[in-house]
Amino acid sequence: MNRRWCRADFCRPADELAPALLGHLLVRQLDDGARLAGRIIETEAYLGRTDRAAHTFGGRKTRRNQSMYMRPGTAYIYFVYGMHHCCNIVCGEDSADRNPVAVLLRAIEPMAGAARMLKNRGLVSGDDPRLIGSGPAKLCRAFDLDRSSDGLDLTNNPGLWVEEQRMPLGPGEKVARTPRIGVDYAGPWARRLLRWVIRDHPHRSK
DNA sequence: ATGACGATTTACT
DNA sequence: GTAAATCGTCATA
Repeated sequence: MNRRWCRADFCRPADELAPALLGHLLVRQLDDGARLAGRIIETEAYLGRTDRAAHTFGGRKTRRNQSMYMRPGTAYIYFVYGMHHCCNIVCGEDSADRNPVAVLLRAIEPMAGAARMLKNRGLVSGDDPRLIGSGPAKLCRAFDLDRSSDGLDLTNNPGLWVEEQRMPLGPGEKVARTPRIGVDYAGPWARRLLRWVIRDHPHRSK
């Protein structure tokens, strides 16, 4: 088994962690024994107080986003559009008055437990596996992540963590950088290049 | 107490 | 390409 990411791995700026996560493994151990794993294909950085697209813009601290103010390595999982969840990893400085920043996980490629992920997604064997994790809400459903997992410490819990990969990017795999998705309301911040994706990967979001 | 809206997905024309 | 689904959250009052 490969190394589990620790606190220090998450203690860096969001626009540094987001590309660094690509190719590494998000692992989920369910209560019933099922083990799920997905290779991280696509991420976005949310830069905190100054970032108009971030839930913590202007230093807002609400019931929903309180996990953003917890230690680097905390999962920030929120409910949106009345039916979907999205999963972030809190990062940045490990201090009391830290800027509340995080990385949104936008796509994974199933690497273990694909059959179970299909089931979690309401799909059936034979459906295109690219439907499993090619979007932030899709991957949450595949991994059975909802608000009950909000605030989890990824460095110290039995159900969810990031696993180091020796060669996160294969030969020939390139990283592309683009504006973030679905934040058109954020003015100039919507145009910042804060989304990273393994170029042309079949499991990227659409 | 109220109303507008969303870091999306899916189905449909 | 467009639109519906669907409800917790947040700002305002």
